[in-house]
Amino acid sequence: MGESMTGLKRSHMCGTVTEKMIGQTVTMMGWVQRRRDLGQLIFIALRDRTGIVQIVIDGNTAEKALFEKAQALRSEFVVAVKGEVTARAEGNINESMATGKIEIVAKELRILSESEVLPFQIEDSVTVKDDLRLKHRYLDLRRPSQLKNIMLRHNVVQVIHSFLDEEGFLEIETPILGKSTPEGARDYLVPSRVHPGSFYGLPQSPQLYKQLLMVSGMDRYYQIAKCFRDEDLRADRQPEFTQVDMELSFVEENDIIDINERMMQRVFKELMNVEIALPMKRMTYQEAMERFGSDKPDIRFGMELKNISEIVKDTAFAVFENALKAGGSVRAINAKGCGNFPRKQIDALVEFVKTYQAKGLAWIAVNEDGSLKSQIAKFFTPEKLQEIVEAMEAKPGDLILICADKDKVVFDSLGALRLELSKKLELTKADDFAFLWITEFPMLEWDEEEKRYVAVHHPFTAPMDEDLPLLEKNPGAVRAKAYDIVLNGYELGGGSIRIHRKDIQQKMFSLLGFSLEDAQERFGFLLDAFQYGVPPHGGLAFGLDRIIMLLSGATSIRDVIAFPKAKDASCPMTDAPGAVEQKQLEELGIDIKKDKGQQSEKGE
RNA sequence: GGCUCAGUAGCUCAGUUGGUUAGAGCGCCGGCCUGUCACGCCGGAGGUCGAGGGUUCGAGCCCCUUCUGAGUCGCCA
Repeated sequence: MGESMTGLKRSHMCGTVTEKMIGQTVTMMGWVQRRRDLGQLIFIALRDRTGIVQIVIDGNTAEKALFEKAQALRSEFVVAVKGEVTARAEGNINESMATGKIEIVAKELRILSESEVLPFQIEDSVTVKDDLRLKHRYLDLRRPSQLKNIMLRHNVVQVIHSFLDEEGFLEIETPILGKSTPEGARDYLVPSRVHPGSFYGLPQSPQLYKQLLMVSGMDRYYQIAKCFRDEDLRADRQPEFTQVDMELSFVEENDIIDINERMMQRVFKELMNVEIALPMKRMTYQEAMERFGSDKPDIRFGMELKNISEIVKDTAFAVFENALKAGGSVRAINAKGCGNFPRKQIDALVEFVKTYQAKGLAWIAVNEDGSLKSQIAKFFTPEKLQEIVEAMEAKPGDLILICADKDKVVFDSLGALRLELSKKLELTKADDFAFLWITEFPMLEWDEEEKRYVAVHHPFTAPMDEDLPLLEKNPGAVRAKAYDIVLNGYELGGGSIRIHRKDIQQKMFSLLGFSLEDAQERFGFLLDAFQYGVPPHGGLAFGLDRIIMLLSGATSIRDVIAFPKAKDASCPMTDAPGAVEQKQLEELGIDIKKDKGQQSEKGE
């Protein structure tokens, strides 16, 4: 089935035919988007990645064989058409089509391959369930929205390549087969045949390699790097994803921020024709948490958190009292115009924050006449309630939502609630881009389970100079030279200035609970390298998938990755991951059969 | 692992208080049609209502169990 294309050479792509070419003979190849058969007149919408052009076959003038072939065409057949570019008559122009003023009068038609009826239509107007799309991702990619995303991705990467080249960066590849460093995310492991029982770890990021490249004197490195993390998926998280990874020598925070701001500015200008004003806004981690309850706040709308602990501290309401006694806080947001929410809807918000470990949510609705309605009114004097209303700048029709708990719970709950309400109230627009740098992250975080400090960023992040004295007395208060770039509530990227002093690095390891031997075992190659002259350096990594997602208006990074994984990290198209032959396992020194046997013995 | 939502024709969905033969749009197949462009008109095929069990005279609908998908919390240095 299917004719040969021999003797025909494509002269133009479908979307590139213009009025200037009227009278020319052209040859195009593509997919049948649609056949409109009017009896003795057949129109074919021919599609390739550049667009759609209309082919006409007239039963009165076309050869019989050609006409019969046109009648046999069905959706998604692949055809070659040779014909003349012709102007459409006045009344036949399609203004909504880029090539709508012309059409191709077919002189020759070849069916290069036929198509079965598709599992779903190649139309953006038809929504299809995710698993079906992924199973036939090659068809899904034919849909204009998906094609557009893939082309946008290409263009973004080209801009980044040329920008970083102009800025003096070298693109350098780093290994995929590396050493597993079980700090942070779970590694994907690859068994070694030559070393039975030993494993490579796929990189979570090229972090250590890029630092070694600085020791090598490469000065400025970048890479569009595939990274792997064996953690559960989300709409904006895939097990393998792409980072624009960079590292620079002899720089401080502002140098790195400056380069990345300009890179983003260029990307937005060239691809979206959007002007990003520089410098971008900056906010300390502390301020972001206090005002937005998040280290990646969406600043396109207000509804900021306010700390009302002082106001309510001496009241008799046990819930607030206990939270404050336990060292927590009482904070609130003002949901403007939500005072008329029915009880059921407010209850849904109370349920919503329970996801974030909050025990509940207190609320005060300001009625249109200025009177108050609240489930906690009886615990407060009218004056106290009024004080809260004033502190929250609540007007008639507003709804104050109050959370009392440990700071982490309060921030998580109100931060998430704020986003939830913005979605419900449609407070943001996808094409409004609000960048923000978050700086002065804490360096360490106490891990209750492991009873030790863990690095918020990673163990090579440098502490802020003025906080060095705190390393001894109060490690939890030390701020890091770390920064995240945030766009519309998404963490787009993050980076830091690295430690290049051996004494501080060793101090860091000891704070993290690594002995010298541990550190040597895990990161020895880096520590070794650092003995031989290490430049001050720092870097940053951008989530490429997330940038494309936000640029394209997609709601999941699956829509901007050619072949993404499903939620359970599998690929419905290839059925990966899959079982392998026993022989392969034996070569690797992995005996699953034996393990299964042991299990069933236990079971019996 | 927890929570939420969903699963009915190839696709996307509707299906009332449990009641006759489960519907629509698109797609598909056939017929008609020379200016369509989401062509139009006429006709047709297509269903294990995710699966199993239960309640009932009667279940797409109620109950239990289970599977699958998505979102989210945990997790993601």
